Amino acid sequence: MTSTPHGARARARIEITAAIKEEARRRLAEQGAAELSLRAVARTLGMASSAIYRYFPSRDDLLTALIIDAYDSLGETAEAALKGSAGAAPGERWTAVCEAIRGWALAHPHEYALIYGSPVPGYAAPATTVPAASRVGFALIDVVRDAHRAGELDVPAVPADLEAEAARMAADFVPDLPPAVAPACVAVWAQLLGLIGFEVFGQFTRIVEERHAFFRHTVAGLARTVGLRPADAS
Amino acid sequence: MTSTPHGARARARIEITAAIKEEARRRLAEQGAAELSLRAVARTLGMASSAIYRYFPSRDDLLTALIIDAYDSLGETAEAALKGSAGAAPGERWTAVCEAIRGWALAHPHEYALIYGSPVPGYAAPATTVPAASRVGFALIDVVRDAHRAGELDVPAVPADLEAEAARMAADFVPDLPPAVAPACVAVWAQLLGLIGFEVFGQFTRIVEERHAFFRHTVAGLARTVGLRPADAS
DNA sequence: GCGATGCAAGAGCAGTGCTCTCGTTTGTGT
DNA sequence: ACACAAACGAGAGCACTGCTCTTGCATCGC
Repeated sequence: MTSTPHGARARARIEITAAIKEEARRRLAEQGAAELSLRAVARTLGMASSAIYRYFPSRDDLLTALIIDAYDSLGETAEAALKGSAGAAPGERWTAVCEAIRGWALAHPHEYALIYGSPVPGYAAPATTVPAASRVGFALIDVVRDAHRAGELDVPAVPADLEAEAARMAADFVPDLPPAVAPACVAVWAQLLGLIGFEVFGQFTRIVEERHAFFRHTVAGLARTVGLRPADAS
Repeated sequence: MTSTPHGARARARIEITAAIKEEARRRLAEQGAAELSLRAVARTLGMASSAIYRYFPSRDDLLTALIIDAYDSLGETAEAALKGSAGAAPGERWTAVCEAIRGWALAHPHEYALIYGSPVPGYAAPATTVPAASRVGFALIDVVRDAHRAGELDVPAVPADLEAEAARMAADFVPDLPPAVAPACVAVWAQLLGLIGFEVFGQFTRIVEERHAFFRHTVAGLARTVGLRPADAS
């Protein structure tokens, strides 16, 4: 019955594990994933570099842990914006959630690069990241669901060659919504994160200056794509 | 007057430079930027690792050269699709260019990651990459310009707080088009590359199956966002 | 022909991820 | 209470990296 790890040993283990992650996250935030060194983390923690491997079997495993944390942090931010805008019109909630996501990305560029940038190692993200990764998408979907319940959702059209795919998508993660909105949700999700990525990764340098206004306007267009009626008359 | 590099010396120099880039590009294509090692390139080229530094002062400089090449390769692909669809309806040209970009990205995932993924080193892309990087965007703009000349462009609306920005954008790179289309072009450009990035980087795993049909449908929606009338009745 | 320059090679530095071994500490079953 | 097993920390070491410096050689302009 060691499944319940009582004892000071186990307590120390989770404490040290947390300390390693914390220090790694600090270095990640200010240097980026490529410069994250296990030895450097061990050094500032006052332990031998080989000791780290008792807690994370490889550098990639540490990165995976940080990836999950980043997904969760972003997901929490999105969900907080969702809760904070409860009761407002769907169009306003949409921009609230989108702006929260953008704000997190701008505040945590390296974390954002870690989860939505190019996959660092030989990619193939472990399946353990899926639940944390889907929180953002579900926050966006919640706004759409809200609008649908209020009868304020203009269900988009779907071409014939996508009907089966739309049905499959809807059955997988929005069984309570019309199938036609599923592809639109996925598309808008990808476009939104791609848009934010461009801003975070500096592609807008010397191209977009009024980035906040530009983002609001673009996000209103995305809202229309999923069938929402955006708040501001853009 | 050594601006015209005559002599066998200079000829050997550009040949070796090209050989280094070629071998580096090969390794990049099959391993990714993170695994690209100067020593490995030198090894397979039969030269000492220190000799590489006569041609590229640092690893980042080699990467920058590869970045420019990737931008140019993608830009050429987009421009070829533009020329190949000359005469067709704007909506069809739009999907042709978009599909060409997507095809290139799927065929060269590591190159795509290099230019549109997270910036590898301490980012801040050198100004020398700008001309090559803008070719894709201009290919997309050309379709819009084509539609505008044919009187088939539905100029989108722009909110008041973006009017000045739209005018500045338009003056910078589309002085012959109505200012209101400039922000839409930039937004659609970012969203398109973001969408492709999600597919290339594996974010669509277990989410989108019929990726080609999904892409075509989404791209038709992007066309509408810039004021084009898409070809297929989606 | 002769200096000046460009170039290749080797050694070397500091750093990395990761493995292995060796005592030591801690927890557990008898 | 004792003994055994598991977990642990530290150190040495391997193979690798980007990059620098020095040394000798080939090439170029004059």
